[in-house]
This record gives sequence, structure tokens and C-alpha cells, in this order.
Amino acid sequence: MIDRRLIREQPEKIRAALRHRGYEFDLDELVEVEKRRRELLAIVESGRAQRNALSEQIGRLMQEGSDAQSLKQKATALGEELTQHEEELGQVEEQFEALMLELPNIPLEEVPIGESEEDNVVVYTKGKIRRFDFTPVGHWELGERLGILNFQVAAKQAGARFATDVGAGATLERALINFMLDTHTRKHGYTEVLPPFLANERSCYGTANLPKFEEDLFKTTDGLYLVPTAEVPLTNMHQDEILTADELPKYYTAYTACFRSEAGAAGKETRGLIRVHQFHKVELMKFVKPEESDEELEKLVQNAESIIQALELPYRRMHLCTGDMGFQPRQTFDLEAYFPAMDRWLELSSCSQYGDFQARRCNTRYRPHPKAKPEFVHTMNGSGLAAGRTMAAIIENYQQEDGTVVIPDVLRPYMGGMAEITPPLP
RNA sequence: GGAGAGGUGGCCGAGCGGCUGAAGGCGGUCGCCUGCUAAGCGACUAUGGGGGUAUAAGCUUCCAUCGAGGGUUCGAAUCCCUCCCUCUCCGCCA
Repeated sequence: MIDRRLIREQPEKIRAALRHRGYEFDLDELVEVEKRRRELLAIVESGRAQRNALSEQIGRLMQEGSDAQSLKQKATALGEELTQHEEELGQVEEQFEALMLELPNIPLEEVPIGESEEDNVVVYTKGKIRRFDFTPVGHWELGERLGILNFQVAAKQAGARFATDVGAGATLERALINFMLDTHTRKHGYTEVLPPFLANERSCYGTANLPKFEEDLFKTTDGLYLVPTAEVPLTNMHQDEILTADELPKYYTAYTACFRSEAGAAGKETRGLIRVHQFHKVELMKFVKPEESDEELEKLVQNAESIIQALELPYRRMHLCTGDMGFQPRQTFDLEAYFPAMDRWLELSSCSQYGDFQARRCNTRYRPHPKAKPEFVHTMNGSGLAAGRTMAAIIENYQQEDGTVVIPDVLRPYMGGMAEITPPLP
């Protein structure tokens, strides 16, 4: 949610943002509703002021023991008229809120303007792309051959677009999660959180997964949602709270399973572990002062990158353009690893800053000084990293001609010293 | 799941139909006092929204908010209903 004052003070700024995003939205309607809301509010408030004054008078008269009957009648009549206006205001307010919730964030000026994925900008590429003297095999195929990934079993257990890790595969993914959490807590100063994997409606509104993206979420029969990312519980850690300045910045990291219904998605990218209904991720999340926002985002991106670097995977950093960016962020950087079998770069991490967009929805504020008025904090988050995709990247990049997958050095202590995953004997 | 108790400002806590946006305390800010420290004294100290004025802040006025939503009433923190949450006890369970 953006500052409502922008609606009447800088509608052109919003209009430009919508255009750059290629986002359909009836801004004129919102401007109109906002105006109507203020008009009605003035009427209702003066009506209330009159009623309050009358009531006070009645109270005084009755205490004196005087007759207040005629004033009461007057108040009743006033009340009836007021109720009508209040109802109208209620409707307009509802309309206004609904529209505000559907309005996306305003991209920062430095975000490249573009229409699609094609217009994203490569900030830099790091690591060496390995040259294979054999044809690399896709992680889904190699994983099945090694007996560490089983999509048939997953289909029986749950359905299409699920994955079951078995044996060394399960150990590898767990090793990745542990390595990531240890790195972020011990080296980067994040506080580890293990939150509920279900979130209520309010929390999903807080991160703006609701109301616009309900079709992406799994909903339980009692109205809770399976978390699509740890961003949801983490961003709501301080819902309705006023933090003190010296508490900021706050760094949180959490492992959660992530559930996405992705109803519409289909195609090439759905192979193997790339796009599944449940995956595993370690998330990084920060609450910061507005003036520290950019600097903190940069550190967060580097924290995520450090994992890819430690795993020695080739990757690149992308600056997402206005057209490819999500609804909520002001700015997003993606970290994409190279997948040799697919000959594609795929996102392992997406790091976004939101400004006060989510903080407004979560009502998370802080006092810049002990006596100062509360202001909204800034939030940001990024994957640090998506474990399933990272495992897929390892399988593809570390495969040998004989079908063996070498375990990256940093993970070996997490796997009881295992150095490679070898195919079962025929 | 059952039974009981409760949800009030940054925190604790009083109030149980009108003069209560809310006593008192803690915390905080500013000032005074004290040759360090501690203590003491005084003032100020909720949030959001609309309007006026000034636009760097500010000042002023009105409205709303005592878990959320509805109801009764001229008037609700206070009475009634529904829901949510917390605590205690019982049951069930990894």
C-alpha cells in the first residue's frame, strides 16, 4: 500500500509507474473515490460534532433535573440523517480501501524501464561456466538415475509437480538448508526463526499476497493459507508494533517449506525441481530505517550471493525491469545460476526492497527519536537461497561423465564427509 | 474439544452509561537542583484521519479509536450479541 496522500498530490507519478509496469488500473476512479471520500467525511464529521454537542447539553440538563425531551427529539432526527451519510461513507471507504490494495508499489527511479524478462539488465556475471566434454544430463534425469529424486513416488504421494528427495538427495537438500542457515546466522548476523508454515489472512494481506494473488496460494478448509514463502511470517513478525530506533536494523532468516499453487504456469521450466508446488527455501528478511534501505539491500544481496559463491556455481545478477518486477517491490535483483543441461540461467534468489509498502499493510513502525512520531519502517527480503533449485544447480554443474555427482566442499561436513553421490550398481 | 478468567496508551494498571482520550505508576523528553554517581523537584509525553493556517518543521480545530465487528441509547471503554486472541484447569495428541 502506498501513501494515500500521493493519490491527490502526485497522481502523475503513480500514472507513470503504472505505465512502466504495464499494469492495468483505473487510476481516475481511485482519484475520484478519494475525493468523494473526503467530501463525505467532512459532512459526516460535522454531523457528529453537532450530535456530540447536543448529547453533552442533554447530559447537563438531565443532571440539573431539567426536561431534555425536545433536545432528545432533535438529536434523534439528527442521528437519522447522520446514519444515512455514514452508510454512504462506509461504502465509499470500502471501495477506496479495495482499490488501494490493488495498487502496486512505485518503482525506484534507478529501476530499468522495460516490458518483460527480455529487458532485465545483467549487472554482472561471476564464476566459471564449466566446459563439458560430454553432454550434461538434466538434473531431473540424473537425479532419478542416482535414486535421489523421485517424481513418480511424489506423484503417488501427492500429485503432479511435486518432488520427493530420497537418500543422499534428502541429505543434500538438508545439508544445503543447514549450511545456509549457519552462514546467515553466524557470519551475517541474522536471527534464526522457525515460523508456522500456515499464515492467516491478515498476514497475507500484509505482504500483499492477498487480495490480488489468492489463486497462487493453497488455502486450508479453516481459512488459513500455506505460506508461499517465509517472507509472509517474517514480514509479520512486528505487525502492529512500534519499534525503537536502536532496535533497527533487524535481520531475520528462516527456513520454511514454500507452497505455491501456480495454477496457470506450465511449459519447459516446469521440469524437475524448477517449478513445483512445494519447495524449500531459506529466506533473508530485514526491517530497516528508510535512510538505510539501499545500503541494507545491497548487503542482503551479497549475503545471498555468498552462498552461491561458496558452492562455486556460475551465476549472474539481474536488475529486474519495471515490467518484470512483482506487484510489491520498489526494486528487485535476481541471482540466477547457470544450468548447463538446460543451457539456461534460472533464479536461485530474488531480493526485493519494498520501501514502506508492506510496513503500511502490516502496520510496523518505529520512532526515529524517543519523542518523535512513529514512521513506517522499510522492509526487504531475499531468498538465501531456494534449496531445491540450488540442489538442481549442483546436480547439473557437478556431474561427471559416469553419472556421479561431486559434493561441493562446503557441504561435505554437513553430509558426514560424503564427497560424491554415485549411481547404484547395475 | 470442554470449563472458567481476561484483552484499556511505549509498558503496567484503574475505570463498568454523560464532566474519561481515559486516574495512578513505570518508561521517555526537556528544564531546575545537586562540585562525580545516585536521589529529588517541575513541565511535557497515544495513534490515525479531515479542515484551517503556515509549508522546513509548526500551530489550531473537528472526527474516530479502550481486541474486531454488530446492536441498545440523545450519549458506550462501561450494557447486549457474534467472532478473534491470551491465561488457568480438564480431555486428546507428536
